[in-house]
Parts: sequence; C-alpha cells; structure tokens
Amino acid sequence: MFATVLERLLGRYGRQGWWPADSELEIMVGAVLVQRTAWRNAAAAVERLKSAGALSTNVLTTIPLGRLEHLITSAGFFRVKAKRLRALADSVARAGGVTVLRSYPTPRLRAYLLDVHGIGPETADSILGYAFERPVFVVDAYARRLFARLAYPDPLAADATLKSECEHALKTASNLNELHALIIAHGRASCGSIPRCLDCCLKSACGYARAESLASA
DNA sequence: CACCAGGGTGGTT
DNA sequence: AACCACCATGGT
Repeated sequence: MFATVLERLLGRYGRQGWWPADSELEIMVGAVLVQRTAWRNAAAAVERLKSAGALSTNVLTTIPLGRLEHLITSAGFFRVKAKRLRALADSVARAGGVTVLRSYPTPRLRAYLLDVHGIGPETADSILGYAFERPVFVVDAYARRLFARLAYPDPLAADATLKSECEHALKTASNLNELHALIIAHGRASCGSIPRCLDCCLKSACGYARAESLASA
C-alpha cells in the first residue's frame, strides 16, 4: 500500500528531488529554518547565510545572536530559530563535527538529534533522511492526514507505527525521501486544505482507487 | 483582509 | 498525557 501511494503520487507530481544543498550542515540548518514556514522563505534565509559565509559550525557558534537573527528574518520566528541554529552548531562542534556524526548508526544519530534544543521528531527525521540518507520516513501533518483518510474509517495508528511500517515497506532512503516530498506536494496541490475530502483524495481528482482496494494493494 | 507554510517548546490543566 | 499560546515573515 505504501508502494502504491508512492507510485501514484510519483505518476501525478513527478520526482521532487529533495533536498538541494551543498553539505549536510546546510540541510540541517535548512531543516530548522523551514519549521512551520514556507520553503521559499527558509531557502532565502539559507542563501543569506551562505552569502555571509555563515554556513559553517565555526561561524554559527561564534556569530553574535543579533546578527544571526538579522540574516534569517525571512524564515520567520527568527529569534527562536537563531537560538536553535546556535544550539545545533554548538552540539555539532561538541560531537566532533559532521564527519563524526556521519559514522553514527541511525538510532544513535536520531537520539543525538532529538537531544538538540529545537529539534523534534520531524526535524530529526528530515535530517536523518535528507542529510545523512538514512532510510527514514518523516511523519508530518500531511502524512497523518493522508494515511488517516486512506485507512478510513479505521483510526490512524500512532506515528511510530506508521513510520516503521512505511520504512519496512519502502526500505530505501531514496524511496522514503521521495514519498515525504510527494506527500507535501500533494497536500499543497489539491486535497490538503479540503477537510475530510474522501472523494477528492481516494477517487477522481487525484487518481486514487477507493480506499478498500488501495488498502489491499 | 484572513489564512497558511516542509514544528517545537514551555506552561497549564 | 493532552491541550494551549507563542513564535513572525512573506505569499495568496
């Protein structure tokens, strides 16, 4: 069923190609900046950091907080996010740099990320998947809503269950990364803002079969 | 004008 | 454990 959803979304929206970046750190920084924010605005902030030469742990740990805030205003919540970027950079430096993080096994890396102030489950999993290419499914509001509708009328399983079932079904970071991106594209495009639109998502508008046949696919 | 975007934290019940 | 207010800019 996860494979079917991936296949259909792929057919409808095409490859999303997330995450455009030059380094792991850039993705980690972007993941914090994009929290509850349109990617366009977060991306502009990433570019400003890059132009200012601030996209390194060394600079991020030492740059005055006010200057950091100024560089990322376009991403919104800039006071909170500036502190989060600082906490992230401090943490990466303490760990010994991104190279060391790269050698962590996935469970340890996930625990490490969750321990950083300002990084919760979704941001941690985004970083695991897109920066470190670990086979991880990012459970966000769109994913919950979509799979709740696909499972209708059954209640949606807990995040951890949805996550592990999806990871087991799709296996590769490439598949799981693409699915997350596609689910967001789908949410933006059509069904996302329409409450309980079973017709829209499961049948005509988005090319889905009915829920029953999809669940058994 | 209101509403939302690739969340997480801290405080209250 | 389940809510809740809050954070703030830029596009539609």
